[in-house]
Amino acid sequence: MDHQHVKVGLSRGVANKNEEDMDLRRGPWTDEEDFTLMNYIAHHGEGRWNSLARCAGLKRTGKSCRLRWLNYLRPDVRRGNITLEEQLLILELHSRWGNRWSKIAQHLPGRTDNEIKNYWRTRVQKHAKQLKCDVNSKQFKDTMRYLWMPRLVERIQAAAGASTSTGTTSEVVHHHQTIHPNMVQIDHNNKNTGVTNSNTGTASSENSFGTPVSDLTDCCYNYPQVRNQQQDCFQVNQSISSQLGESLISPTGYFHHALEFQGAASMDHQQNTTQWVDGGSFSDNLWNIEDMWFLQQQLNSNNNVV
DNA sequence: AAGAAAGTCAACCGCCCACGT
DNA sequence: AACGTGGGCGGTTGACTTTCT
Repeated sequence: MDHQHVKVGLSRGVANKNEEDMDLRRGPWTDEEDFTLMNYIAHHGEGRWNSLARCAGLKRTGKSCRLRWLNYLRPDVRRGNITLEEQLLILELHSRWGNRWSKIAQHLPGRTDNEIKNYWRTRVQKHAKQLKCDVNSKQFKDTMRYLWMPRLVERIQAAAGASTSTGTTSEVVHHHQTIHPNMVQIDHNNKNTGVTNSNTGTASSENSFGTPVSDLTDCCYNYPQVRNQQQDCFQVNQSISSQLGESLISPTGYFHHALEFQGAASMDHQQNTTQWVDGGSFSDNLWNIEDMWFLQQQLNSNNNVV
């Protein structure tokens, strides 16, 4: 299909005739179009997208211009991989609001709803699929809440601890100022400090210090220790709550389950650590058969209890 | 090395709502 | 109240890239 020039029938047939008949461009934006759009907005501001598109001489729909601006050209758009803190926030907020991407995006400065949506669909849903459960199922939500999120908190704390020792300023401090100063610094052959999984090359993200770290699922096995976690997790959780101005997950329920999950997970983890560390093959697709079995058991038993 | 499969993400679609006339 | 229009939103698509076999 020719993406470059297509007669675009605007939705519901309510667009004016001239626009409907106009030869509108579709597909990827060119540098020239980007420049034109940015230049126009710099002089006239954003909004009134249909007329903006016309006046700027862009053969694009107003919607297309708006999308391009909001998702890509806007100066405060934050590019790069989703940080651990952002992952945690996304999980947290999604558990509250579901697929309200724009609402979630409002709490992640510089991130667009599209980006968050893509992250969710490509990363999170993938793991639901691997666990053979629906991403909206209670089982999967519990796995996120009681397993992944506590692990993420641990990793954030560990990373912050590492940065403290090196004197690096951390976004964790900005976002989670209540994190305990004596953060857990776990040495699993440096895995906790965000050492990249060199041979996967995929799904790696950066933490707040620009150090590459792996995807959220790493946190399932990276840090079996749970010492100090109950306190620390609650504090991070509280911090997010204060950002939102409302209460989040009950700390009691959260951490009770979290500890149960992780206590068992840590035993399983011991067997996997060597592989993880040696091969680095454990970054994103870290669900081997035993892991899958284990998680299924956890999910089932958890489901029975509830 | 090459083709297949999987992952990523920019862009589009269609629905909906708010607002003005 | 009905209609037109602009714009926001979530879902989906498909081109491109990366990884696997």
